[in-house]
Amino acid sequence: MAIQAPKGTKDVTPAESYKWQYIEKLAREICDDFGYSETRTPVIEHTELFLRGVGDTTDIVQKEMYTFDDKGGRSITLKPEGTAGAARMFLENSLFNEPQPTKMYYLYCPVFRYDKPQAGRLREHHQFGVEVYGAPLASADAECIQLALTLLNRAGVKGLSVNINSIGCPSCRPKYNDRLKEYLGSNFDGLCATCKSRFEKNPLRILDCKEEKCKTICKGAPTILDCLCDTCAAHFEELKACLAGIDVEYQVDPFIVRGLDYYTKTVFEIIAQSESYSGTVCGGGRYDGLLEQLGGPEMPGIGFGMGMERLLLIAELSGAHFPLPRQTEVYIATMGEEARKVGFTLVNNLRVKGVKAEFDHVGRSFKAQFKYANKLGARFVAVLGDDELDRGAVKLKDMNTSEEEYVNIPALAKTIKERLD
RNA sequence: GUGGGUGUAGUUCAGCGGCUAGAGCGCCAGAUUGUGGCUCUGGAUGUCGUGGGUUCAAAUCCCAUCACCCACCCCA
Repeated sequence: MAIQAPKGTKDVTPAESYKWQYIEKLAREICDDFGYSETRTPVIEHTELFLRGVGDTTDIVQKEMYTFDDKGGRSITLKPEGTAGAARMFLENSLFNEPQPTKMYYLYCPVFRYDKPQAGRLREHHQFGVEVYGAPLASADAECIQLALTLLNRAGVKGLSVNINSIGCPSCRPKYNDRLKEYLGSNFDGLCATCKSRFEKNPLRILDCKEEKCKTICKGAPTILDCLCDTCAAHFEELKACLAGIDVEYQVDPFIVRGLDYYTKTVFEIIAQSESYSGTVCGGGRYDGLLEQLGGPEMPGIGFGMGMERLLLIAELSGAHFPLPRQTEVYIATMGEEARKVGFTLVNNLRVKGVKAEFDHVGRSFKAQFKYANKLGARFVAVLGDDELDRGAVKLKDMNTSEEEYVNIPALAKTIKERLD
């Protein structure tokens, strides 16, 4: 093959797009029920947005962004996540002047990260996510988690678990950072190179390191939950109460820190586990300081991102069934030139009346048209030959029962609809 | 960024120094010149990933390269 799709990208073929459309329809319906409206933002943003929003100590920004200079010399980045762009959109359109909260979602949002691809991890993937601004209460956090769970459940994903944590706010995290640095400092030489560089700027991320030696050191580290200020501790308790109130089972995992620096207070991950798969499908949290950090007003935010390719993969591995697309209702099989002309007019008339009708564009033999109709799963075949032309009718064959009957051409659409019910 | 595996027909794969490179599935056609599914028969499709090397002889061995898959890291 001459040209292949770039590494880490994936085509959706016409035969499988119905699965995507099904998930997208579910997501839209659920968001509508929950009162979220769709937003669409550009695939490219100024690199500056992610440096300030996502955080320049994160792996995403340090080594995974698709960044380039455009012809005007501006540094442009393909978005590596959905929140920063949504926040920029919120500020640029002065949505903070509207009554709050602002509840929005994005769907099939392309996200780019330069990383080694493998199952469920692509360089270009698509996210479904929600963003809520102007809602300080923990019930909003619980609502987001519930929205994500509702979609995952309705998509048929099995083996879900919700893990939550709080990573504090600017008033309590510095204290925790000091305690953490005090603890880690005494083991500094044992840390990996990356963690040594994280030590000054963002020691919290060291807890997230998967290097064995760092993990061992982190085991005895003080946890942030012991250091939360009264506000953050109360928020976390409120979240737990809200989740309990809607029967959402959860686990507290004090080691979740997330890969993005903008998070404050609540962070959460939804993990899917099956025999053949185990991984995060959904991750999110609260980012009360983000808008301010981007030059906007002081206004809280919360949201999550969900990888759609992963969702689809895990749903299928869970044995989920997606409703099949509508099959061809009638195939017009013709014999001879005159019948072809009449047949093409007929197929268009049927479509106008809302019948899913199909017609031969290949020049197959009459017999082959039948075979093809069968392959399409057509419920009926309307036969049009010299006999039928003389009678002004088609011979309509029910492909399930093999029964045939003559139907006058003007009555065909109506007859097919009746038979289908 | 680190480590492992695999590249042969549309697809899943067999062949692992030696005859004209094969099979299942799929595709096309015929058996049935006005009728599908099942069956039978026939057919088409390959720069054996790419480039180089070893050899009388390479899909097969060696080197390089590219792509894909997997694990780690990270993440959705």
